Amino acid sequence: MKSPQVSISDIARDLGVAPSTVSRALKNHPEISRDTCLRIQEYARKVNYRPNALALGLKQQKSFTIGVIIPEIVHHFFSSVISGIEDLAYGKGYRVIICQSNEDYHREVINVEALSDHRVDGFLVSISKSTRDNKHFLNLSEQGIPIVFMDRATPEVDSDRVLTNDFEGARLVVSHLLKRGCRNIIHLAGPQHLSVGRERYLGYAEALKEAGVPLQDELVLKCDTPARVAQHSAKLLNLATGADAIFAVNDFTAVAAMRLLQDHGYIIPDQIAVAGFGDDPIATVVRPSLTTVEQRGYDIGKEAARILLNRLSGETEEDFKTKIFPAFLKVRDSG
Amino acid sequence: MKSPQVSISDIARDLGVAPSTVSRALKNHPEISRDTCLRIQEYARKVNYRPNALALGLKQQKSFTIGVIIPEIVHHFFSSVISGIEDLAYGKGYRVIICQSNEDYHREVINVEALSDHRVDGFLVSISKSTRDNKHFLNLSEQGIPIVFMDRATPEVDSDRVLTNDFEGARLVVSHLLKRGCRNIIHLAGPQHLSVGRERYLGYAEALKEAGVPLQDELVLKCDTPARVAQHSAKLLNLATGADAIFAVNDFTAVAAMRLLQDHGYIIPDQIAVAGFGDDPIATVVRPSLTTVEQRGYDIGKEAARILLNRLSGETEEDFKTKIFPAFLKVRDSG
DNA sequence: AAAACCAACGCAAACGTTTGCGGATAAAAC
DNA sequence: GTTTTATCCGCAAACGTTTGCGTTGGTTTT
Repeated sequence: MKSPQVSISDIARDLGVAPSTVSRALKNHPEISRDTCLRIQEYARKVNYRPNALALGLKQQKSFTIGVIIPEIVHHFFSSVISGIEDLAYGKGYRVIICQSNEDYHREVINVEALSDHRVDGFLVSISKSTRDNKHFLNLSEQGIPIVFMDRATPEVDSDRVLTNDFEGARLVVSHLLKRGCRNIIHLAGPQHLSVGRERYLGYAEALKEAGVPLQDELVLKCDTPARVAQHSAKLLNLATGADAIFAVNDFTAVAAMRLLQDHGYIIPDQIAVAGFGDDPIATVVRPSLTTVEQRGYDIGKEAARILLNRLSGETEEDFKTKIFPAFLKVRDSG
Repeated sequence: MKSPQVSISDIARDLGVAPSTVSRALKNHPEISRDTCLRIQEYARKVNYRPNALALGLKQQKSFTIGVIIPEIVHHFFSSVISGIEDLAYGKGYRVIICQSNEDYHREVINVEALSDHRVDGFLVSISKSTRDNKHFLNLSEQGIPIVFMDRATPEVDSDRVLTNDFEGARLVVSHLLKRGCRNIIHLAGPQHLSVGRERYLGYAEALKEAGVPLQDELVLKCDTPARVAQHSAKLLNLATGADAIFAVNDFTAVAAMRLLQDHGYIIPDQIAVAGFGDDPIATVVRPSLTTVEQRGYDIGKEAARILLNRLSGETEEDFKTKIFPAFLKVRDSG
């Protein structure tokens, strides 16, 4: 029953040639005769020879593997990102190792080390919320291992980035709410040390400014998960009495807020409008359906992988670039 | 800027000892003196030595990596499974390489080969819907590489399995619908060559039998995605006129059906009840909230990884086992 | 017929580890 | 003062590849 993997040496022994000949024959090296090539290739197929990627990686100092670190795979946005990465990478002969940080800094560091141990050729990273120190990423840069940040980036590390136009997306959706007549718009904000949270807040502020509506600091609440909505429910309900709209930094927080308000008798969007960010599938399924901003995870992943692979193949030698995907407003029933 | 990874030989050279001494010192081998051990370990830490997992894997014929093949990562169930796998595997020093088959047989085969090339120590698999031929899995078995199937299994391959009690779950939810007074229950069924689809259908049939309600073949529709719901919308709407409930093989299909009916004026659950399977987050967010069956992806993933790692460590030598997680009915507002 | 050449293949080192075995030094036993 | 024993360490092979260079034969030049 056990038939272990066959190696090049096995083939060489069976066919009475040298391992080097087998190696060359398998890649149609011109210095091997047509006959020998065919004979070896046929035999290799027969015994189902498969090259050992570990040995190959060791020899060539290149593992043809890229490491991905994301906060949480269960979020639709991130799983879309992964799909994009995989579709591109696998097409070019690269494998992908995925790690989750679970929004935990320490785990993120562990992940970097583990992937580094496996000699991944490059990194695709979405930084965890709790990460304040970026030394682990700087280390990689020093070693010449390329990183491309996706969606969540830090200015501390000089590298490529692929982002959504968070600022513009937030500005668009808040402008929309203002045009609808809303004047007291609550913002459920994300962490301000990450570009995502910061830019969306700034877009919110810009929209208000453009409309000549003063920014009220007390309407900005640091609250970016359903859990935090539950935690701050009293405060949020209190705020809501004087508000006519909510703009949340992501869709699940928006939906959680919507639920909370509905449970307390609010009619949405008549009494209070709600908007999110990301266009999660949840947005179309919730009632009323959620107004939000489209954020194309699949495309972001694919583009990030493309940039990384270009660097790895040495085609890109220029300075680091930041690719920003446009944000599109998705007006639905909630606001 | 470029400071390449340091190897054991580098340390040996710098410290004037042999590589073997360094190797042993790093793992506190008793034959190395306390002094040398400390000196080497300190230096290793200083230069940030990290073992090369490729070399290690090559030498020990063990990569400490497990391969995961799932249909689509964007489904909450599967991403939960992955989280469970990772949490267990990383804790025991194993890495995880994830591949998506996208429900495509050919891609599944490619994935098996790719992971096999990387000499993963074992496989965790949820079979793609379009897979009819299981030769690629049988090959692995022949080579003595352990597989644990999760959720979707095939009887053709002798291996460990971790499943939900699909039969019982379906029986429970259909019984519930019957108790509610429904008599003409449509079943949106999954593919019958996979245990999941088959068992859920059988549970549906069993519940009807127990209640003395005859099974009407024309009420069973092969339809297990929102896309298929859209595709079969006319037929479904036609069926619905004479039905009082729908039991769908999964939650997104249930929700899609619910939407379709609602768009055509149906009041749910008054005119027609709807139930799904899986307890996707979508179930709690949709209105009316969806009655469904809980299916613990995280636990399934964790258990599957546990079983696989036990086999890898040689602790398990017995026959293959099938672990079946109980199914719990989640009664909500839709039926 | 010696020199030069070419086609086809083998040798051996290298990638970074681990590990069995043997060797050196020094202390302990006789 | 020789032998034993223990302690500490180095040599070299091996894992599966790739690749520069060397080695065969045999064919073509002059």
